[in-house]
Amino acid sequence: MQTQAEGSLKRVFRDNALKATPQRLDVLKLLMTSGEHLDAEEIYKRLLKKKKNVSRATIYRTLEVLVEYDFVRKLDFADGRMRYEQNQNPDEHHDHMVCQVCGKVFEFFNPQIEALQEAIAQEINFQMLSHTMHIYGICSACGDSADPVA
Amino acid sequence: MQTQAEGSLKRVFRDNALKATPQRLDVLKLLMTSGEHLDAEEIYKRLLKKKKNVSRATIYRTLEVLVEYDFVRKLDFADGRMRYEQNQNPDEHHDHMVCQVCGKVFEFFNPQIEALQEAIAQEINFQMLSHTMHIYGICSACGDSADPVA
DNA sequence: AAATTACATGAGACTCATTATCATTTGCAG
DNA sequence: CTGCAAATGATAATGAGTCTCATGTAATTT
Ligand SMILES: [Mn+2]
Ligand SMILES: [Mn+2]
Ligand SMILES: [Zn+2]
Ligand SMILES: [Zn+2]
Repeated sequence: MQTQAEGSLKRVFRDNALKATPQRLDVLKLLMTSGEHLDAEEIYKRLLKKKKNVSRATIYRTLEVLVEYDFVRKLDFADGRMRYEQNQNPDEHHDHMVCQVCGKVFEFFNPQIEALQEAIAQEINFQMLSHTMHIYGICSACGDSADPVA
Repeated sequence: MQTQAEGSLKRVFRDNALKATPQRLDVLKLLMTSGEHLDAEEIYKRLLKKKKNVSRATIYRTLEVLVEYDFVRKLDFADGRMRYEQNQNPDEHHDHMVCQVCGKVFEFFNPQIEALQEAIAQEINFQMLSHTMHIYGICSACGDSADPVA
């Protein structure tokens, strides 16, 4: 059985003289099924645990092409390493809240904010290509309990 | 002549058993007068050019304490190094648009967006401590001309 | 004004995420 | 099947930022 994304990857790659290697499929499948916001090292470790044959260098190179072809989004939560998440629907996007206690990531999308961003850019004739919005703080679980994350 | 910020720094530092060294004053003054969003290396090079006596390690350590005491804000434009800007008024803040062609940074503040962010966090009982919002794209100067930045 | 001392600095070693190099392997078109 | 461009793996290199430690100095105390 082959997932939708895998088929899409093979097609897109073939059309661009790129190879659909097992490593690329493995990385993509991991991000698709986990649904998490993972860093390169975590992806590497999880694939090793699954007895997948892959190197760190390939992880980085693979993530680069997956981002380039819009299969994956690269996120910067300002803690020294990049995170990656699946990008099922490149037309949509969402922003993130990050709990600084437990590290949990919450996603949100607010059309009003999106519209305001567009308007602000317009005002100075700035052509917006992308934007990031990260809210940092303490999630409800960590805020409620004196013993967070437990 | 001594600037407002320098006096404030001396006072705050004295109250916290920290020393108002020439290096700290130099870094702060540079950020205050330039008004730019500079990375550590750029600050280092500019101070060297001014014949100021300072090391890279001290630049990093100094920026750390200046951020800690709210004299400076640390920014992450997701290009591999942190930027620093003066933080004259810690009560206010602003967000940034970054031109991916010329690197120029534009500042903005939108109270509606701020309010919406608060509301979104509230919805899931997330205690917002800080947030970043960066708009990336092409500035009017770079967009208009075929020969940008020129 | 000199002594004291805790904090700060400078030089350079070190860490760690990410990138580059290059010999070897492999996907896949023909 | 074969040929070969593209991809991988091992590992060296890079670069931002941090750490160590001997030395220096701001600020306080005599
Ligand atoms: Mn997400
Ligand atoms: Mn700014
Ligand atoms: Zn939490
Ligand atoms: Zn520009």
